[in-house]
Amino acid sequence: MDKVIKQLNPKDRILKTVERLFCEQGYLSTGINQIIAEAQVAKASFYQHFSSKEALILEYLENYHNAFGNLLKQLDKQHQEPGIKIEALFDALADSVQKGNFKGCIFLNISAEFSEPESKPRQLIAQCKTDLKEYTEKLVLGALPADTKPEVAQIKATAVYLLIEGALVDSRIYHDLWPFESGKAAMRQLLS
Amino acid sequence: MDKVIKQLNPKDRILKTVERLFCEQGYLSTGINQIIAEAQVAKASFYQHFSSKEALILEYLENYHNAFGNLLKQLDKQHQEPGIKIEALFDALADSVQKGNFKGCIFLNISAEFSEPESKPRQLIAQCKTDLKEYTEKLVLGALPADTKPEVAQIKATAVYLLIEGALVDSRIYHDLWPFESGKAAMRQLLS
DNA sequence: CTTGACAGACAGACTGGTCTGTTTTATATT
DNA sequence: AATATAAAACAGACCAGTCTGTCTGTCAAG
Repeated sequence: MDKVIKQLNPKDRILKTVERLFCEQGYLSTGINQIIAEAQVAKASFYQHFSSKEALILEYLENYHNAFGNLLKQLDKQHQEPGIKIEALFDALADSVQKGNFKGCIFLNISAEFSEPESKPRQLIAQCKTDLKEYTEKLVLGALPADTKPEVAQIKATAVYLLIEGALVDSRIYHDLWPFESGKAAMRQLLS
Repeated sequence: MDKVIKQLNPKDRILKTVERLFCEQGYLSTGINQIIAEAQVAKASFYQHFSSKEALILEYLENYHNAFGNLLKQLDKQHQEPGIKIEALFDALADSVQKGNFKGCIFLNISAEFSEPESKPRQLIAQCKTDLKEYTEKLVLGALPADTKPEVAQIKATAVYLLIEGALVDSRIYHDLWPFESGKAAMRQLLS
């Protein structure tokens, strides 16, 4: 097992480790000492790569933001019809929540740990959410019948985004996937 | 100011103080020392009333749960038509979010600070959410046209609840009330 | 004279972060 | 190919401060 993790360089070992720890325990409950212990990295090495714990989470969030952007792009390529793409988006999010043991949305969880709205982590998280919102709304607007009134279309588009947000939070609260199933059913209602 | 707060007994001073602090800073970031300092209570007095910090948040959550239940009951009394009641529910939640300086839903925030799903705080929070869900669904089912198919009605009822959850989270993320406005517009779409 | 609140020292563990000094690793030059 | 050198990672002691929780002893009111 040592060998497996030690194939990566120290910095990547740290990032790989916090990917798990921040998801499982959150940011505040995860200490530097635990991180370096599980990443099998010396403390001095940690501070050679990250100037502080906050710098670490910022880099972690940026990586996550990129990965999420790539996921959306990849998802977008795999299908053609907007309606199918939305279904795929719901499925992908539900899948990731399930694989993450129903911890919900890491962005939302971490955002809740920072009280200052203008802090960099929260600004970054807001950007991620805006990306998701714009992508979702673009898909919904494309999937609606052409004769839909613009005002109604916009309402429905934002509604689907809010359904996703609700599903993300509540899948954590209830430790279950029903919010995604219900959200998907509601999305279909709105699109029909 | 001292006199104002000292009109309450120590225990209530503590509860009143954490009501503010847990909302502003969250649970983990709020230490016992800060609590007793701002409540103007001796540490020994604190531990005479609460066996631990966790016991404190449990009592706090229980109080909050009751208050929330009362809010729903009061809201229910104020109007007759289910449709109006739902509007009032959105307005009340939006109002409380705005008054709380866009901290979002305290239940959701605190839930994010506990990683163990089976912990008592999270169980209590899940109960609060179930109350809200059942109340919302009851109203929606009552507000829908009588000829609505039961399956469709149930989908729409849960959808409105998810819209509320999404609005609660995103009002914090975006520090704005638009999620409630959008959620309400979507809710009207679903009910029409 | 009992009860509850007071102040505040104290314990022990943990926090993020710094620092010293050693060992490994990789590159560059002979 | 062997050696010199520089960079990076190592272990872990250490610092100042914070955390929850305990304890001792005083004081005031009913």
